[in-house]
Amino acid sequence: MSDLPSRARLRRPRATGAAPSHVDLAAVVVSATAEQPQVLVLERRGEDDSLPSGPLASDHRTLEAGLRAWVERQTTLRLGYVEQLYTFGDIGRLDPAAAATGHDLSIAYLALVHEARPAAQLAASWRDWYACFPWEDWRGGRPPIMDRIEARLRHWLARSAKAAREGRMERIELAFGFEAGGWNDERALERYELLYEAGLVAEATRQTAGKVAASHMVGGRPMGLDHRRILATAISRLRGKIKYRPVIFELMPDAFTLLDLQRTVEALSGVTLHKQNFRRLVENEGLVEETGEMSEATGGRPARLVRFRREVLRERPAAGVRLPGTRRTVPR
Amino acid sequence: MSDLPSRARLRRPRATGAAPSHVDLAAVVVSATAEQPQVLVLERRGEDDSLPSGPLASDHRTLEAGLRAWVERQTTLRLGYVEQLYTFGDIGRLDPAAAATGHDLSIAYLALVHEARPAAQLAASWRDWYACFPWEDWRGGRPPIMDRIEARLRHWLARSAKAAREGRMERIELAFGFEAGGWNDERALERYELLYEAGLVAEATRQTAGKVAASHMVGGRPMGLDHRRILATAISRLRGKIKYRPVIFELMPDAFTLLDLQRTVEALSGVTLHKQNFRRLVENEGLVEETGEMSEATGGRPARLVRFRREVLRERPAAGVRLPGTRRTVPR
DNA sequence: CACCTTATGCTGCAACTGAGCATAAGTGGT
DNA sequence: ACCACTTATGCTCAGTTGCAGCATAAGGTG
Repeated sequence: MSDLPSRARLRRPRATGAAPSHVDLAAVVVSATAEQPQVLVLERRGEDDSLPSGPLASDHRTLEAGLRAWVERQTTLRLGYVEQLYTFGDIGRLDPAAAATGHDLSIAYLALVHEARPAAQLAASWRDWYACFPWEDWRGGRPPIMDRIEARLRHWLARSAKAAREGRMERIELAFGFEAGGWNDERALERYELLYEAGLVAEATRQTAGKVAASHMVGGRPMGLDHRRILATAISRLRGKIKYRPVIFELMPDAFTLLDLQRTVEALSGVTLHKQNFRRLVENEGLVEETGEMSEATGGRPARLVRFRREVLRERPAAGVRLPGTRRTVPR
Repeated sequence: MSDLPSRARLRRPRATGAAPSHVDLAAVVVSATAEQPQVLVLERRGEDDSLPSGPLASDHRTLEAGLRAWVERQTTLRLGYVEQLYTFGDIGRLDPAAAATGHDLSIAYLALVHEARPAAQLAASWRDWYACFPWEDWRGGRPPIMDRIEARLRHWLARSAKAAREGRMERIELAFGFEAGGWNDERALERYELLYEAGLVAEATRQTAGKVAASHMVGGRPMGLDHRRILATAISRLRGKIKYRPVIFELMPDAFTLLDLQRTVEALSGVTLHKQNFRRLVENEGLVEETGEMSEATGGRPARLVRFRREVLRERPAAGVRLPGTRRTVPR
C-alpha cells in the first residue's frame, strides 16, 4: 500500500521552461470602528497607500504564517482570523513594461480584527474603505457619485466597438443594476473592474499612459500597484461571507449591543437594515447570548450587552447575518 | 493626478531574502455523467492518479490562460467555466524532505464541463470522485464506511494528548456531526483534513513514514502529491456554490429534464432531494425555460426538456439550487 | 416635565418550505 | 385489452420565515 518508492518520480523537475516567480504575500486587514469599515494601509510620502505585504521567504513554513509575520513586522499588529482571498499573477499587472521579466504573484489574504488601537500606535493607518470606493456606500441612499458613474459608463459604452458593446452592456447592468436589477452589495469587484476597464479610475491610466483625462475620472482614492483591486476582492468576499458565516463577530468586541452589531453589518455591506427584523433574526439564530450587563452609551434607553455564542459554530453550520429587510428607502 | 513618476519606486526589489518559488497550475476538472460526479485525472502506471497540472511559464499571459493551456495539452480538453480555487504552498507539503529547497506553490483551479466524451478519446480518465471520498456519498443513506470512520476517530481522540483533545473533539463533531450536528455536505475539506491528521488516509503515511498501519486506514483511493486535498477543496467549494450561484448548469447539456438536473445536483452534493419541492424551486426561481421538446428516455412518462435561462444571471443575483428538502431518509 | 433618543415587544400579512397525496402518461409483459 | 411499473407533474396544507410597521419602555436634556 505504501507508495514511498514512487514518490521521487512524482515530483516534477523544476527546470522545464518554467521561470521561477516572485511571490508576494499581501493582507487586507479589516476592522470596523465608529461605524466605518477600515482597512489597514501603509502610507509613504508622495505615494499611494499600499497594503501590508512582503515577499514569501524560505523561513515561512506556511503561506499564512508568512503573511502574519509580514503584517506583524510592518504594522505591529498581531492577526487573529485570517483566510486566503485570491492569487493575482497576470503578466504585466504591476507594470506593463515588466511583462518580459516573468510573473509577479501576490497571494492575498483577508484578516479580520476588532482592533480599536489608534493609528498612532501602529506603524500603519486605518483607512475608511469607502474613501477608495465611494460608490459602494448606499447607507445614505444612492450615492451622488452614481450619476456620474452612470453617465461615464454610458459614454464608454457608446464609444465601444460594436462587437464588445452587447457584452459590456450586460456586465454594466449586472454590476450596477441601473435598470431593473437594483443594487447588489456583493458585486464590488465587478464594479471596480468595469470602472478600471472603462478607464474611470486613476490606476487605469498607469497602464494606458493617460488615455482618459483625469477630469473624466469617477473618483475614489487610488492605491499603489493593484492593491485597490485586491481590496475590492476582499469587500466582495466579505460582503458575501457575512451572510452565511458568523464572521462578523470577528470584528466585534467581547460585549456589544445589537445596534452595534447592526451598524457593523451595515458598514461592511454598505446598506441599511430594518432594525426590528435584524434583531429578531440574530436572536432566532441564537447568534448571541446575554452578558447581563447594560450599555448606557446609547444616547437613549440603555441596551443589553450581548456576546457571541460560540456554540452556533457547531449547531448551525450556515448561520450568518442574512441581511434581512434591506431597506429600499432611507429611514427618517 | 498621474503618479507615473513614482511607479518605479512602487515596485519592490526582487532580491531581499526571498527565494524564488516554483509555481504549478493544477486543475480540478469536474463533469457529471451517469449521475456520478467525475473528475479528470492523469493515470500513470504504478502511480497514483494526479490532476492535470504543469508549471507556470513565462508565455502564460494570465494564470488562467496558463491553466487552460496545460489542461488542453495534457488532456486535449478545452475548458469552459473556470474559477480559481486556492493556492497551496506550505513548506514540505509535497515531500517533507524537500523542506529546505524553498516553496512549491500550486495554484489550483476548478473547471466545470458538460463533457461526455468517453475517456478513450482523451489523454486522461474520468474518475468518480466518490472513489476517493466514499464517505461523502450519502445518497443511499449513511455510508457503511462511516462506522469505521467514527470508530477510528474516537480511537485517535482517546490517544490524543489531553491538551489537544478538546479542540479535536469539537472539530470532529463539526465536520462529521456524529452527535447532534448532522451531516453537512459542504464540510468535505474539513473531513479530509481530519482523516489526514488522524493518519487514516494513505497520503498521511507518506509524511510520517507509516506510523499507522494500513489496516487502520479508512479507505478512499489516494492520489499523487496532495491532489486529494485539492480535490476535497474543490468539492467543498462546489457544494457550497451551487446553492447560491447557478453554476450547476455548466455541467448540463443544452437541453435536459428536471430530473436530470436534480440527479446532477444530488451527485455533487451527495444527498438526495425531495423531488416535487426541487421542481418547484427551480421553476419559481425561473432558472429554466421550455424547449418545447420532450424526452422519451425516462423509462416512464415522457418529460419536458428544458434549458437554462441565461437571463437569471441578470435578474436574480443570488439564484442557485438551494437544496430544498434534503431527505433525512432514503426514499422507497 | 415636555421632548429627544434608542431599545424592545408584538402583530398581520405574504412568501417560502417541507412533506405528502393524487393523477397523468409513458413502458413492457401476459 | 389489461396489469404492473416507471417517471412526470399538479396540488394541498401546515409550519416557518421575511417584511413592514405600530406601540411601549426607559434613558437623557433643556
